[in-house]
Amino acid sequence: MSSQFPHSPTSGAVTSEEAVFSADVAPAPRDLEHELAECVRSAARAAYSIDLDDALIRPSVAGRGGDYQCNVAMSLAKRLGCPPREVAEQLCRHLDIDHITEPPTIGGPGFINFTFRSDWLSAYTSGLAADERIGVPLAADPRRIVLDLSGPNVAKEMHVGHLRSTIIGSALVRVLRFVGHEVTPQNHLGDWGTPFGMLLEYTQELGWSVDNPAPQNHSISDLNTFYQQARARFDADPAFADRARQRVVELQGGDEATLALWRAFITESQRHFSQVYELLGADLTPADARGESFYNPALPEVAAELYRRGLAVISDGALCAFPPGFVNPEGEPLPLMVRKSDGGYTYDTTDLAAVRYRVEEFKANQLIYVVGSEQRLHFAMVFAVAREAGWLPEDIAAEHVGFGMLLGEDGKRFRTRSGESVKLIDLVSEAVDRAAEVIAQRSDLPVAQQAQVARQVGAGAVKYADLASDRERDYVFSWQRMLAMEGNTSVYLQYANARARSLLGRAAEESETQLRDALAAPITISELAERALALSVARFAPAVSSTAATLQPHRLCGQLYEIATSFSKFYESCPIHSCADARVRASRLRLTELTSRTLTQGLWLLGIKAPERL
RNA sequence: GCCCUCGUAGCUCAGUGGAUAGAGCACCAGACUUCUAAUCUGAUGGUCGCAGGUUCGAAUCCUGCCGGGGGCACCA
Repeated sequence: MSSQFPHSPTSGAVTSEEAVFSADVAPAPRDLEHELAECVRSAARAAYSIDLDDALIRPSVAGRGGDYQCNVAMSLAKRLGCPPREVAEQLCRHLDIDHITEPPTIGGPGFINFTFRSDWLSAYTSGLAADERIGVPLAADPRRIVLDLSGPNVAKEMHVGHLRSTIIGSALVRVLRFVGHEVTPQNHLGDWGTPFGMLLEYTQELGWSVDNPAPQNHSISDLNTFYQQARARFDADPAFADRARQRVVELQGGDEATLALWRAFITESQRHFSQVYELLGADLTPADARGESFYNPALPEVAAELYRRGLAVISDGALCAFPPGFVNPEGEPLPLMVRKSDGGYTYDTTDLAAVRYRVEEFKANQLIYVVGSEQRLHFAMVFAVAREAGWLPEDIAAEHVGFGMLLGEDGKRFRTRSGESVKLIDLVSEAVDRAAEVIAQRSDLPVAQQAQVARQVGAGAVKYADLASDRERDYVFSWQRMLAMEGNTSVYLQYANARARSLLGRAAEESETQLRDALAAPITISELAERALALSVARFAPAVSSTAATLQPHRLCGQLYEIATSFSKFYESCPIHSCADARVRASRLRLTELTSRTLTQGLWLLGIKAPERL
């Protein structure tokens, strides 16, 4: 895992993880809402002897004037039995806030409007600029989290169906680590189930064997084709289907001939996964992979224990747990199938074993599963049974972080079984190619560097498109949208950052010394565009905290986009190099450096590179 | 049938019980001899699926309905 800080500030401060956790670092600036909320709480205590649990501080509605508003007067009015405007006035009289804001104003039925004093906001922004974490606090309750993500199937090429879990999961790993949690990613490879039986049976029919392990002469895309053919046989030929199921039993029973072939598939597949992760910029390595096979030895034990304790019973020949509250279409209890009637195990059992392992071996106190929303019922049942069994104690959180399905542009489900899916490697390659075209047209970078930037822009576009909207929603797969190079896209953020770096680079060319002095100078906010930019950057920290708390990366995307738009406006209206006033120039340079650092850090948290130049 | 989820501008999407619901794309009109125009400025564009309810206040919470998607016993 690389450092949590992608980019050393030009100020010369050395970024390192140790620095973050050492005690002699100045405390990070508290976030703006907390500052205001604290004042309002004090006022409520002084005026009414009331302890507010929420001071209802919100960013102001645009055009209403003010930076933040307090909505608490209306809710207090009823409790106190007097008009909300009077409550607002009373609160204002007791507000000790003059050092932070201009005198608050009261609007509408009792909104209290706050506008930060320029000198205070200037000092606050300077504080952010001096803070390596840009104000992002460390979690008060650092947890040990095991996060399940990606989960591709061995012997199949990764396709768009693996995209979301990989991208969302990787981003969450980074965000959670950044706020101070200990996160263990787990790539739960599909290396053990019925599809595998199909493939083993089929390739054996083709003459592959232990002595002639053909996979050495085949690439992953051959395996993919074989898998599709095997699937067709499986669906069409019941006898083949039975033999394939039997293969799974042999595999799970440890049959050496079957295992040998299986291992060859794994090796080939790992190579392919690493290639895709590299291209995508996901930090997953083979060390993070524990496939379904890993849990195989534990499966009989899991089944036996559930049976012994009466938590699972034989039903239609299969061993099933029936957690309360789950019913099938007939209204009968719905089983979690612990062992099939043919003796094989399904992912129900594997996931139970994984829960147990993650709690016992990793000592996790939170489990996160970044898996498609269609698995909601499955995880609800797994968690329910694991709780019953005591493998998942009440004080350990387990959360299924679901995400919407992939839809085709016709709005229909993106089918993968028939083999019509887009390969992930092709997807990213095309994104990179398209980025390269634009770069070739616009960039004056040397050709060698263009290729690298194209990879960063192309992969970023694919990832950002996925991360920028609420993961719960279905996701329409669209080349055009994924690869759009304008609007709310990663390249817009990268472009804004490159412009910022360009300003700093130019300043450095003129005088390294002056730049260094500028980056230590106080930030002074006077122009509207400076003010808007400072506020945007100040809201980076709450956006990160909120993303970590809700596991919704689109919140961070939204804030980064706001920062980038604020910066673009600032860039247009606040010239730096033609600015005669040296102090203003220094302030703007430092604000630019802070912005760039924030964008770079934010993109890094999303797993997206921020090139110096485009 | 039951459960989950979504429904906001032509399209793609934000929106933490709070004021006149916001962006991007597309379309239209402007701004490059000027720090990277992959940019910026402006205009157009809304029965927040429908109907009730709770509330001083609802896109947001509750109920019902309509519509889309998903899930519901030996695939994962």
